[in-house]
Amino acid sequence: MFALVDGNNFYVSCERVFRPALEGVPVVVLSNNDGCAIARSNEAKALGIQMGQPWHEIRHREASDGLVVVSANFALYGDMSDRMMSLAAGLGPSQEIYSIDESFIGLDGVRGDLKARALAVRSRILRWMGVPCCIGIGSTKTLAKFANHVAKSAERKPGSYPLQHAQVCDLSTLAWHQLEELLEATDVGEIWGIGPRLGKQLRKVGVATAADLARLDPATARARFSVVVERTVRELRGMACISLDDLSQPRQQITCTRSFGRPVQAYGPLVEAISEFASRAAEKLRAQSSHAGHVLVFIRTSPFRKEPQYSRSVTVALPRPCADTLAIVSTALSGLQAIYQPGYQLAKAGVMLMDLVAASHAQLDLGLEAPDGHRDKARLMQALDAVNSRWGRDTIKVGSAKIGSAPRGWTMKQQRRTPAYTTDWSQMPIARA
DNA sequence: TCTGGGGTCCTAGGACCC
DNA sequence: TCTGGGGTCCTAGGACCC
Repeated sequence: MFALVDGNNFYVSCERVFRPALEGVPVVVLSNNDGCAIARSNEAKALGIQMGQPWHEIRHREASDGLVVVSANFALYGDMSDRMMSLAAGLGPSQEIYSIDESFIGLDGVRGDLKARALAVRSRILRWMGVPCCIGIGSTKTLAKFANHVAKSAERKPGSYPLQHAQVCDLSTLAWHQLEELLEATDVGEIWGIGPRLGKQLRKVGVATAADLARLDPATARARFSVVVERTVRELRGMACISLDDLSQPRQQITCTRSFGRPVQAYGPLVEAISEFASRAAEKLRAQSSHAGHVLVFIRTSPFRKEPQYSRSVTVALPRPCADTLAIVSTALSGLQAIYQPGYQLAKAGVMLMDLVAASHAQLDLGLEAPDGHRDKARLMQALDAVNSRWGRDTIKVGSAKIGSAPRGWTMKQQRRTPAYTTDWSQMPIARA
């Protein structure tokens, strides 16, 4: 048995904890560069504002509908997330943190009334943090996700599902025909794993609702679609195919990418951007004690603009697996040199670290003690991380001799509200309710 | 004028081997 | 004149997730 605990409109809810005046008001949180909406309050959803909708399309709503817009503050959301996860963990013996605002809880061995227990955890998260959440319970992860969808929809859109399922929905106590009614009322595209493409293909062959999908023959699902769809069908029928990932495994790939506030053509600013992305990625790499084998660099124009398009990527092997910022930056820059073509309005670039292995493992691969030079580098990187963590990002960063006085053309455009955030829990209204 | 930043897994097809 | 079949590994690209 699984539960899924999911913060409602998480980023907006985090903002509201510190700015109670945003309560009851349509609010959206904007991405980096204030490019598009990445979180919406219920009031903003009611205005018809879509996830990912560009800011320029909705800005007139500030005047016409009292829409309030805030720039994203990911440091804040990360801290709030840690706190929510530790409270959610009280629901059962195991936990998989699935995203910044969601975690699956394994409920095996938990006795008593699951729904009552979930309601208690929900109200604790609300009282101790001020963040509302919904909890779905089901015999598989896909059903727990579905239950969560029902819990959220029943609360936000009266009439979509029976009101008794609002906030906490426990499917484990329902008879099959009751579950089937809920699936019947659900578009196939709402099911976890069925995105826009698959949804379209499924509807084309008459699979329109989640109930239709559950009734599909698994072998047919595999033959006509894929093993992913087959697994989803089985999960909807209550056969668990996806297990809880509770040993938070290190990432297999680390990415740092950003859209530019303004298009970039010149090489210099790209060198500066790629150096920064590579440094940031190397930092994340060391934080999880891994070494990388390959570095991928990409640059691209904006697919939204009617201009000559250019999109290239290249993967370059590091001389040997490492977590050394200097080696990773210079490898990334050699990749950039290989793919750069002048004359394009580049909108986005990024660096990915691939072929990650545990740092200890990487040393074993050498078959000998790391030479002194490598140990010195490791100590240098440790010092770099320590200083930057103590005094703030970019206190020490890698310079590139090639840049000189590069124009700062790629700099992000000024955000509406520069988040000035420190982790000060004493400011949290802890016992609000 | 203005369209995020991360991740995962699966599949198809080519290269290569015997 | 006739030109196999099966396995593995790798990579690129697609689809999905939040």
